[in-house]
Amino acid sequence: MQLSPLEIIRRESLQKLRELGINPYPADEFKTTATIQQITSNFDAFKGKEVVLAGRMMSRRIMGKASFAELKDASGRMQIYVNRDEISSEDDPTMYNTVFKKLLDMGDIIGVKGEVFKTQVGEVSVNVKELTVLAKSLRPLPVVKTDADGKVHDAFADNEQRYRRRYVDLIVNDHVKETFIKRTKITNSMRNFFNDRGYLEVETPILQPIPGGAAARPFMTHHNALDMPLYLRIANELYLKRLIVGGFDAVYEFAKDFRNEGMDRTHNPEFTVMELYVAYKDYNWMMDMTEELLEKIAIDTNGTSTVQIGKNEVSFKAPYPRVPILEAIKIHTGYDVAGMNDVELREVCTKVGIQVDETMGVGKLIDELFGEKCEHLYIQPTFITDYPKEMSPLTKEHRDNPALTERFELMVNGKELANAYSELNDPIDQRERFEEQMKLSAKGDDEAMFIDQDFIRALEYGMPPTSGIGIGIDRLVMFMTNNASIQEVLFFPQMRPEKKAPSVELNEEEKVLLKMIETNAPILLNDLKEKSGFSNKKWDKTLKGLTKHNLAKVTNTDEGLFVEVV
RNA sequence: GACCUGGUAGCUCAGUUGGUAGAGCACCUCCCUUUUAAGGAGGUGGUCCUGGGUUCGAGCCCCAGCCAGGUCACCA
Repeated sequence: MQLSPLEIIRRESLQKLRELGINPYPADEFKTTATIQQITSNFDAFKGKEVVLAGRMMSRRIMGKASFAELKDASGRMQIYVNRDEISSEDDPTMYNTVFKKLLDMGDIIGVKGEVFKTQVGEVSVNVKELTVLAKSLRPLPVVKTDADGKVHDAFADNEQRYRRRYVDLIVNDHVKETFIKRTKITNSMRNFFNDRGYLEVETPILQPIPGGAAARPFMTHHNALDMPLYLRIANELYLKRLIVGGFDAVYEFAKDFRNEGMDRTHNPEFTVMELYVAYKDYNWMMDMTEELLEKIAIDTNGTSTVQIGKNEVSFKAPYPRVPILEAIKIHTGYDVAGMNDVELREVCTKVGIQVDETMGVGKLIDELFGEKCEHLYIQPTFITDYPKEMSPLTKEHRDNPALTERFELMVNGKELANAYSELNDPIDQRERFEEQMKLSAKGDDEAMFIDQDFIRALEYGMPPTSGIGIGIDRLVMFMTNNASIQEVLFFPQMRPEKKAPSVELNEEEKVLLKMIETNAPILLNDLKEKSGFSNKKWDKTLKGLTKHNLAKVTNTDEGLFVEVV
C-alpha cells in the first residue's frame, strides 16, 4: 500500500507514542462525567467544576507553552485549553512538548480531565489537567474551518467522497449529522403516534417467493437448501393484510423495500416505506389520521408545522384540501374527462401536448394527464382522491362510482408522499383485478405480474373492511430536512464500487524495460527509448515508473543522459 | 439508456496559445502562556481519473473507458 507523506508521519507518531509507553489504542473504559452540549448550554452550573470529556480533536492552535484545541463529541464542539505546566511539568514536559504538540494530530480521539472556565474572549473552555490518548487517527481529515461570521471555508463538499466516506462526512459536516438525527426523530414520532393508539409494530418477510403488492422489477436471489428462487420484497402490503385477516386490528411496519430500477436523486434501490393497515376504517378516516400525523411529525421534528422545502414554505397544519383527480384535471387542463373512453382521452392528451401510444389504457392516460399537468402544482399538502379503477388493482371500488376507486395520494411540494386505499377485501373481485393486470402486462410488458394465490385464499377467509397507507419515509425525511436528494437522507446510498488501488508491482512494460536496462546499462536515454519501441507516452510512464520504484536512474553527463540500474 | 458538466497535493481550488505543475488551508522545522478561519519565519508534499493517439513536447488537443453530479427518458 502506498502511503501519503501525511500518513507516514502519523504512523511514525504512532510508533513514538508506543516507545514512550503510551498505548495509542487502550482497552480501558474511559468514564466521562459530562457531554460538551451539557457544559456549553449550562455554563453557570459547570463553572469551576472538574469534568471528564472524551472526543475527537478537530483543530489545534499552539502558542508556545499553551495551546487551544477544539474537542468534538457526539453532542457538539467545545474548546479546550492545554497548558504545559498543567498537563506536565517544567522538569518533564514530555506530555505537552512531545505528546500533545508533536505526536497528536487533528482527528485523534482523546480524553481530557479539567476545569470548566471562560477565556478572556468569553469562550467556554476546559482547562486541561490530564490528557489521555484514546485512539490515534492515521488518516488526515479534511480541514474545514468556520470563520467568525459562521461562513464555512474549504468545506468537504464533493458528493462522491461524502457518500463513499460517510463517516468523514459526519465528522466534519455537522449539519449532516443533524439530518440523520431528524430522521430518527421522524420515525420515533410516528412510532409514538401509532403505539399510543395501540397499533402493533410487526415484521414481515423481506425474502418473498412472490414479489407482490406493487408493480416493480424485483431483485432476485436463490435459496440453496430449498433450491428455489426468492425475491427481495418490492412491498409488504399483502403480508400486512394477511395479518388483518388473522385478527389484528391495526398493524404497521417500517419496511425496507427493494426495486431493481433506475437511480436518481429521488430513487435508491433500497428505500424505506411505512405501511399501516387499520381494520374497520375507510380512506376518509385515513385522510383525517394522515393530516394529524404529519402535523405532529413536523412539530416533533422542527418545532413548527411550517417547513421550508427548497423555495417553498409548506404548512403541514391540518386539515389538507381533498381534490378528486378528475376535478384536478378539469381545473388545470380545462377538460372534463369523466366518463371518457380511451379514444377520447387520447385526443385530450394530444391536445394538451402529451405523447400517447396505443398500449395506454384509460387509467394510464388519466395518470399521464395528472402527472404532467397537475401534480407539480400541489405544493401545499393536498389529498388527490378517487383514482380510476384500472390503476388501482388492490383498491376497493368507489362507493358512488364503479369506474373509480377509494384511493388517495398525498401530494406535497409537487411530489407524491403517501398512497392509501380503502382496501379491496372482496376475494372474487381481487382475483379478477389480478387477472386484468396480467392481461395488461401481457400486452407488451416483459414483467408479468404474479397472482399471489395464498393472498387470495386469505381474503376468502374474510378480511374486515380496512384502510391502509404507505408513506415514503425517505421522501418524508427529505421534506422535513429540506434536502433535495435521497442520498442526503440515507447514511450509505448505493454507489458503484470504487476503483481498486493500483498495484505496487511492476507492469509488463516496466519489466521489459528494466531487463533492457540491466543488459545494456549504462545506455543513452534516447537509444534506450528507440530500442524499447514504446510510444512517447508509454515510454515516459514506464521510465518514470521504474525511477519511482527506485530501480533505475537517469544521470546527466557531458555525453548526454544515461540510464542505469540502481 | 441519452445528453451536459466535472475528476490536478490530505481538503478547497487556480492552471494563459500545448513549453520546467501552482495558491490557501493542512503537514514538517523554528518563535510565541487566554487564542479562535490565531499570528510570524522557513520548508516538504503530485499516478494532473485510466488506457491509447497526435506532437520535438500534453494537465491542456483527439479517441476509448471509469467514477460522480445534473437534465431527460424508463419505472410505483
